[in-house]
Amino acid sequence: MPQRRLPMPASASASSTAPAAGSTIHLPRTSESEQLLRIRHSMSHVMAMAVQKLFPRAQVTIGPWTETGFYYDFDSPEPFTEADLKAIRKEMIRIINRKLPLERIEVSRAEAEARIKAQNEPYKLEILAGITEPITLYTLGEDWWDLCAGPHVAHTGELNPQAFELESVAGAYWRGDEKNAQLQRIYGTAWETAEQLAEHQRRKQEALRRDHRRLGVDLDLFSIEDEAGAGLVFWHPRGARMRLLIEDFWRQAHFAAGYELLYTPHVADISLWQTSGHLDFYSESMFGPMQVDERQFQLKPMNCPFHVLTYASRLRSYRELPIRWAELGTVYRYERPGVMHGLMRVRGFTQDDAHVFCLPDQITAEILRILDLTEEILSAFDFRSYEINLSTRPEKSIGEDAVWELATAGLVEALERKGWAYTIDEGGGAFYGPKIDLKIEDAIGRMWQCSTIQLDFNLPERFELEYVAADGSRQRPIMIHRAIFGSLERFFGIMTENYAGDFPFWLAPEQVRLLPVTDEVRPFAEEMLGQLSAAGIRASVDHSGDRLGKLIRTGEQMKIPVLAVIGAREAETASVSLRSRRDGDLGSRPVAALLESAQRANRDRAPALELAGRVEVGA
RNA sequence: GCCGGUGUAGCUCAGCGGUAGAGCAACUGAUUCGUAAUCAGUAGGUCGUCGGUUCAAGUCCGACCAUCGGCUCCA
Repeated sequence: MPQRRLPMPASASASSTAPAAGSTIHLPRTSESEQLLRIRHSMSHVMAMAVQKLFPRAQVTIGPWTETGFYYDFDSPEPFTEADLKAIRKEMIRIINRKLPLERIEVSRAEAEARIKAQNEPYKLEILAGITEPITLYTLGEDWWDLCAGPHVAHTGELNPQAFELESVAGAYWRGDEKNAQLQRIYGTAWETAEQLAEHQRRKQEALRRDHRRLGVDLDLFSIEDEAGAGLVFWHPRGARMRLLIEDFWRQAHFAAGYELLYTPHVADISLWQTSGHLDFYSESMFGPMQVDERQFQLKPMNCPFHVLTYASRLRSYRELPIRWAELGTVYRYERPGVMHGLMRVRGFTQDDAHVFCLPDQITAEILRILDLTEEILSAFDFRSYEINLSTRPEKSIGEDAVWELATAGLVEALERKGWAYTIDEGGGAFYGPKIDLKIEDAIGRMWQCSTIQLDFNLPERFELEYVAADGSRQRPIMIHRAIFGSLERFFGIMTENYAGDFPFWLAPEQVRLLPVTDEVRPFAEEMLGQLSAAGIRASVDHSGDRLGKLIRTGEQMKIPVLAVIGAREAETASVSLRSRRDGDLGSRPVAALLESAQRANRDRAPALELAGRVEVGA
C-alpha cells in the first residue's frame, strides 16, 4: 500500500509557515506578532489621515488589521480609483517620514462625543455608542486622531516606508450589511522589512501562477462560455478525462465503503420542494420554476429530496439500516451576478452527495466510517492536513433536546475515536441538526472547506420517513447528509491550484507524449502509441514537425509528466529516451519497461513513474 | 445585487476622434533536426453587445452582458 494512504492525524490549526516553494523567509501573521499588529494598526491610521488630507470630504469609519495587512473603510462622495492609491501612498510616506507620535488618550464619553461632533464624523459617533469604557483615542501628530483601542507604535518612524503597499480598492457595506451605506475600502499590506514585503508579493505571484482559471485555459481543461451564461462549466477533453478518473476512483472507494449509487432526475414537480421546505427557506438560491403541461417543475438545487423519495418508495425494515446512498448529482443554484468565480463559485455543479439512513445507535459508527472515507479520498489528492469544526445546536432549531444531545454526542465520539483535533462552534449548526465541517490545507497554506457531514432531523419528519422496528412499531430513521469533495467543480479548481497544474502521473490527462526526432521514426512512434493506448496509458504523438527542443518545450509547458524522445537509435532498439517532468532526463529504457511502470503507476495511483536502473541503448 | 477596474485576432498586449497592429499559436513551404522556441510566407478582428454624440467612434457618453479585485452570500 502506498505510503500516502496511511492514516495521518489531522493538524488542528493552519500552519502559517506553509511551504512556499523555495522560500525560507517566514511571514508572521498579525495574530502571531505584537509588533506587526502595532504596525498594521498604525498604518491604517496613517492611511486614513492621508486619505482625509487628499479627500477632505471623506469620512472615516473603521480600519482594522488583517492577517497580512490592514484596511480602512471610508464614506467618500468621490470614488477612489486605483490611480488614487499612488497619491495616497505618497502622502502616507510623507506622514511616516515626519515621525509623528501616536499617543493614547483616555477620555470621558462626553468628551469623545464633543470631539467627534466638532469633526462631523457620524460613523465615529455610531462606533462610540457601541463601545464601553474605557474610551480611548489615539492621536497621530497634532491634527489627526481616531477612536481606537490600540495598540500602536510609538511614532510613525517605526513604520517602514519600504515595507508597505496599497493593494486594492473595494466596496464594502457599513457594518457588513448590504442594507447600509456603501463604503469604500482600501486594502493595504505592511511588514517590518522590505524583504518581508517582497516575500508577500512573491506569494501573491505564486497564487496567481497557480490560478485554476489561468491553468484551465493554458492546459485546455475547461472553459466558461459567455454565450451559454455565467457560472456554467464546459469540461474540455483533458479536463473531462481527469474528472472521469476522479469519479472512477470515487465510485470505487464508495462501493468498497458499503455505499450503493443512485441516479436521480434533474427536475421534479415543484410540490416536492414544497414538502422538503426548500421553497420556503432556499428559494432565493433556486432557479425559477418552469411550466410543463399543467404542472410546475423545479430544477434541483439539492439532491436530498430525491434520495428521501427513493427511501420512501417502499417500506423499510430496521434490518436494512444503515442504508448508504451516494450520487454524483448535478445541481443548479441561482447565484447573484458578480459572485461567480472560475470553478470555485458556479451556477451548475456536481455534488458528491450521499445520504445515510440509520438507527440512532448507529450514528457514531456511521460518522466514523464517513471520516475514514473522507480521509481516504482526500489524501489520494495529497490533502492530508485538515481543520475540523463541530457545530452544535443553534437557538432557532427544530427537534427534541434528547435527539440533539444524542446526535451531538455521536459526532463528538466519532471525532474522538478518529483521533482528530477539532474546534467547536457553539450554536453554529443548521436548524435541522449538528454538523462537522472539514477544511483542507493546500500547498501554499490556504484553507478550503470542502467536506461536510450534517445530521438532519427535518427531512425525515417532513417526508414522514419510517422503518419497521424489531417490535413491529414504525420509527423514524436518522438521516445524515455528507459530501467529501463538496462540489466536483470546486474541488477540481482547488486541486488544480494545489498541484499548480503539475498533476500526479495517475491523474494527468496526457501521461506520456512521444516526440519523434525525425519523420523516419514516425511509424515506430505510432506503433508505440498503439501499445501504450492498449495498455490504458493516456499517450499521444506530437506530429507538429518541430525540432526536438521545441517539442520538449511544448510538452513541458503542457506539464506532461513523461516525454519520450524517439530517434533512430530508439527505433532500432525498441526503446525510448525518457524525460520526466519531475526528475528530468531519465535516459533510455526498453519500451516494455515504460509500459510496465506506467501501468503500475496507474494501478497504484502513483505521483510519478518508478523505473528500474537506466539502460544504455544504442551507440 | 453593490463599489472600483477591465473587455481589440485562439493567447498576451499596443493603438485612445480620421480607413485596425505586434509577438506567440494556427496554416503553407523549406529544413530531418537529440532534451525548453529553425527559417520564410499565408490567413485570421463588423475592436463584448445595443443605443447615442460627431462630418467621422476600439477611441467620447449611456445602458446591458461578461470578467477581475472586494463587499454580501455560499459548495
